[in-house]
Amino acid sequence: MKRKITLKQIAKELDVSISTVSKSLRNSLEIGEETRLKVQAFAKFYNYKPNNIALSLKNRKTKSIGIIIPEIVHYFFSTVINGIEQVANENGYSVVICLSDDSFDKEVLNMEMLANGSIDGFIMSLSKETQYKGDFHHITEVINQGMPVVMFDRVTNDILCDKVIIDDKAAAYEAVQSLIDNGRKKIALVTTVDYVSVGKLRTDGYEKALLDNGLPFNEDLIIKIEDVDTCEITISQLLHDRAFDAVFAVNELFAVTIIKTASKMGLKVPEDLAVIAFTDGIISKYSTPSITTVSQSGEKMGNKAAKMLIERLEAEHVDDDEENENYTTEVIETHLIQRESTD
Amino acid sequence: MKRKITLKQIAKELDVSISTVSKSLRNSLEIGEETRLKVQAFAKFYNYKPNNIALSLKNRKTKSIGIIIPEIVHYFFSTVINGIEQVANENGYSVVICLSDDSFDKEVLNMEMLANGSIDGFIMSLSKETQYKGDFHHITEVINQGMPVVMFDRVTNDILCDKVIIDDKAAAYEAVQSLIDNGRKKIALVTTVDYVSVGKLRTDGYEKALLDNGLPFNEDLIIKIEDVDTCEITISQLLHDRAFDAVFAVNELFAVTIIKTASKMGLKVPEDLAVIAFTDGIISKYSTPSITTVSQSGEKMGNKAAKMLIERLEAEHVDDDEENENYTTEVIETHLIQRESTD
DNA sequence: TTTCAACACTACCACGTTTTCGTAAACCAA
DNA sequence: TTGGTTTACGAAAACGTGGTAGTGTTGAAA
Repeated sequence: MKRKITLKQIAKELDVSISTVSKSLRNSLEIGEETRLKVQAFAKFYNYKPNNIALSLKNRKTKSIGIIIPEIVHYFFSTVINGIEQVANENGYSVVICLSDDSFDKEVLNMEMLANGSIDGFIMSLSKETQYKGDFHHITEVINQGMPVVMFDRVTNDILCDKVIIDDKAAAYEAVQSLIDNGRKKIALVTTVDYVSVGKLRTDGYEKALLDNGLPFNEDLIIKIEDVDTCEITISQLLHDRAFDAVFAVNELFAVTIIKTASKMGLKVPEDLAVIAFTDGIISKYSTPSITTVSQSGEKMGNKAAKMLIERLEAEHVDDDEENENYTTEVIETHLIQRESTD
Repeated sequence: MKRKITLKQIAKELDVSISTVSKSLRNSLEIGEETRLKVQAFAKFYNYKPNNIALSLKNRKTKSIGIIIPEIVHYFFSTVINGIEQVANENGYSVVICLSDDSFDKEVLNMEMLANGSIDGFIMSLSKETQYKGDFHHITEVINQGMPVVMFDRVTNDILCDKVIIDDKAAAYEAVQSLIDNGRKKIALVTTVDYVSVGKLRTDGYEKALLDNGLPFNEDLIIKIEDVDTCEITISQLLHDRAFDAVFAVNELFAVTIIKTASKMGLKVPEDLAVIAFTDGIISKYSTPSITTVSQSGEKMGNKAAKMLIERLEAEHVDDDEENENYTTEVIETHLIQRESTD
């Protein structure tokens, strides 16, 4: 078990100074060829690699970016990570991931932990609790310290920073419109509780689509679900009354539960009940029937978010004083993926 | 935009030495109460937090662990990460994630990148390509440098280190046995190509269960699939011939594809065809019919792996010279989750 | 012989922290 | 006053790196 070799050890071994070694390895012309080659050979033999920590300390750059997301066991979020990681890796960055578990405290803790030098910038999606509380001091603080933050998907207007989102409202509108186009009249919306920003926006799109088509906007058809487990009961009741002939669910878990419930009750999808879900994921694809979804390319979001962050990081390098904080909000386009749950 | 404050700045501001500040903040009795409180108040006001990078350099500990997995958009792996993250966080560690994309080169690159001081230890699952090549020099190298490695799920006997696995053979045996118990005679095995270690083991368990029950082991019933896309064609052909009445699939993607194919052909699951899948995931749960699976608790694996790594990290602290490398291999228990795809 | 440039390398500083050692001042006992 | 102890703090090294500035030697031109 040999510890990693350092410049100092090489220097000692070859009886030259540390700086000579350093310069030799960087091929500086200051160093004579003989010495240079000797050092390089030695370094290669002992597999010298500069210590990242020391470099980070010196350069005040860690070349790693922090990701904070509510949970990782979630198709959408893992695709986003995938997207971030791709771009990060291409640019020589590593990725540090922390999970907030949808808890405000954990989000704050994780941010503080990473903000103390561990990373160069953040990419994050807000936890439910944070959105509920509306307390973003931990984020502003980080930003004030000059650490760039890019938010995605679950964002807030209360924070000025780069953002990557999809046009939730427009996408919801499109989905509901397609249901209407297929002759559906009573379209239910199955959504989460309001404080999750995206839930609100999708509801808005749903409402607008109905009104634009002269259909009544009926509060009773908006089913707010906090917990997936309660979904089945609520749904079966409404299905029993045949209260609707189509469902727009804000996520695929709701959608698949609805389909399963409907099937149990002898209803046919899509004949008796058409279903569209937000967030294209693995469940929709493999459900029976497979579910028509609004694609929400997590990978693209991740790509974009990483690009924005890295651009800002490298730009900062150049002009440090000039505070040109022209934050942008990037909108990733969505489209409907037609599958078996709609006709 | 104020940069984070440092000890030096505090020292300068209060006109004391850096050491005085450091000691005051650590509540050293060496420092007089007046000075101590003054420093503490000042530090609190400016929200001083020690710089992690500097601490890492000093302590030769980064308090972060590196995870290298083939892909993240994969239910099993994300549950493992979840498990790792839980334990890591509890013990004050962060988690750095790199994806090998099932590529040998990326795996090597990522390891080298992280090994240069960025992390204290690795938790990893081998990429397919690495298993195929059988080249593990990058891992031995890291281990030789004194950096602990814990492997999980896709492991190799060629490396001496701590491991967390499930008893793939026994689990496969149990699954196949349960099919036999239900009166199935012609049980097909749908598996991946051999070089993925777990695929081999599961095949062994399958074979043993058949032989132990006096059933013929028929090579024709072992269907090796490299790509999910080709799965459907292969399967439909065999289903057409009614070559088997039960399927044991080594992952849930295969299983759900088989079920879908069978349904299309008018076969009923489980009446005409019973299906069991390895790797309990989200698809199995929400498939129609839902799929009986061998649970493979990724979370538990992650927990265990993290525990083992951290234990070793903290232990190393104590006895540095004494090389007590009593590596252990932890076996996580599995059990069958009965669902609708079997009777 | 002096001067000056080129060469080959070394010294030193900074990054932020902790820790060991040192020491000045104050106090006390003899 | 002397010697010794305590109190309260400071200086400096160390972790590993990289850049700037500096130093000493050599050889050649003036």
